[in-house]
Amino acid sequence: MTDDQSSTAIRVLLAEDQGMVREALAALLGLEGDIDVVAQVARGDEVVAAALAHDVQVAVLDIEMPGMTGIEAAAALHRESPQTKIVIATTFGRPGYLRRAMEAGADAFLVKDAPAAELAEAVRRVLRGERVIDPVLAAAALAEGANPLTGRERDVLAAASDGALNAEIARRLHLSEGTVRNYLSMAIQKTSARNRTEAVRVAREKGWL
Amino acid sequence: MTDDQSSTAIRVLLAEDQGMVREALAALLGLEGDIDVVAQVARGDEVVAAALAHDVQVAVLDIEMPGMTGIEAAAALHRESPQTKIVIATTFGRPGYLRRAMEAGADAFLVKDAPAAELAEAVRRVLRGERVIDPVLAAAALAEGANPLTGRERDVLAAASDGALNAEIARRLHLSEGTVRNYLSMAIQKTSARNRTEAVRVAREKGWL
DNA sequence: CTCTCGGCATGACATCCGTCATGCCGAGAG
DNA sequence: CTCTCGGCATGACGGATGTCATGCCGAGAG
Repeated sequence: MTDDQSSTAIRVLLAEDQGMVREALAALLGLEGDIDVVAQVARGDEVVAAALAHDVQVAVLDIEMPGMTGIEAAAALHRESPQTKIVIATTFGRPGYLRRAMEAGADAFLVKDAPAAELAEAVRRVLRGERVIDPVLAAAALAEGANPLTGRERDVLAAASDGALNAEIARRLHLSEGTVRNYLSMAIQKTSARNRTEAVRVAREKGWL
Repeated sequence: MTDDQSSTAIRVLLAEDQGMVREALAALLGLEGDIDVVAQVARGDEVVAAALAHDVQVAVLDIEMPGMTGIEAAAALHRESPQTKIVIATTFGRPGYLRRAMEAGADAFLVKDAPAAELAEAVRRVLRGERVIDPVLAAAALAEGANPLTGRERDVLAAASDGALNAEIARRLHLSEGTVRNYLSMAIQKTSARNRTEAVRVAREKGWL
């Protein structure tokens, strides 16, 4: 943002949809003498263009954003600019999110519960080529194993999450109602839930949905 | 935090459970020459004690926190220290939240989607005795009317929100299963939903739950 | 070639959910 | 006193949900 930083400062992009939080994080990082927030975006689908336009070295991405999730934006950025380091900073430390983020090319995964100092430190460490992950969360991700839901099971479970009736889900996804019931039944079993509502909750907590 | 501020700076407390966000907001407010963040807490139930211990003039409270919600903390603080101004800064601009916050004694209600500058400005304005509310949100709160759910309907709907079976809810709340079904049926009708899942979603969006 | 897997479907059936009718009780207001 | 409201309950019943059996198809691996 400011041009009076040292030319060796790390050029950082911040992607976070809540304006107040994003600007506060930019202010916080701005206090670091070696970090320069050169771009801020509020939508996932603006990440790549902004990163390229500002010659960004480290992108700090929230996950839940409009336009594209932070994980999707990470994958896109990794494809377009493989040398750009990616830090995911998210509200929920869900194991499935961690797994997907790392698969998408992220170099660090932070939870917003952590002290603010960890964000600046992660920015410096990823630039040095390090990986930054909470060991407890890493263990949970490894213990959970891969997401057991097939693509279609996920689609149907996601469609059911807001209270949609089977008949409506069937219409929406161009399936028969019986097929919807089958997919939901499988999703309920794979999440060890008792019904769809519980299955949604479990899948979300694990970052499977 | 720092003691080298002018003695006329506004003494502010920040309550926010996410460490990174809280410290970033403190850093942001710390850049204002007339604002001094003298206390930070991560739990709603720590608000009152910290506000009194630090002679706080303005308390900035998130809503969703462990130990006590920001709205409950606002009510408690308003009772213990009526001259302390209260700013609610929340992720979701739910009409029911606004209503409840103002009833609890809040002087301002901000949504985190807003630009960061609005937070410092709200702090200054409430200290001058002003009320700060987004007019669109205020209109929505007035249009929604009061929460139509009775206390028991709310209890039962909340208990149903994570997928609990009626039999389990009945056990948990010491009711008969038929009564649970009745309360849920009423909640479903009052929220104009088609089933419990939708009723939960609607009630949450309106801040009724 | 066979086997596995994901996607899709039909059909049967038990259980759960949601609605409605009905009614009792206590508290508070008029 | 009556009326209203919230809390609670029983009972009947139709519809939605969830489970399971079964089977077809295409794609990919061995």
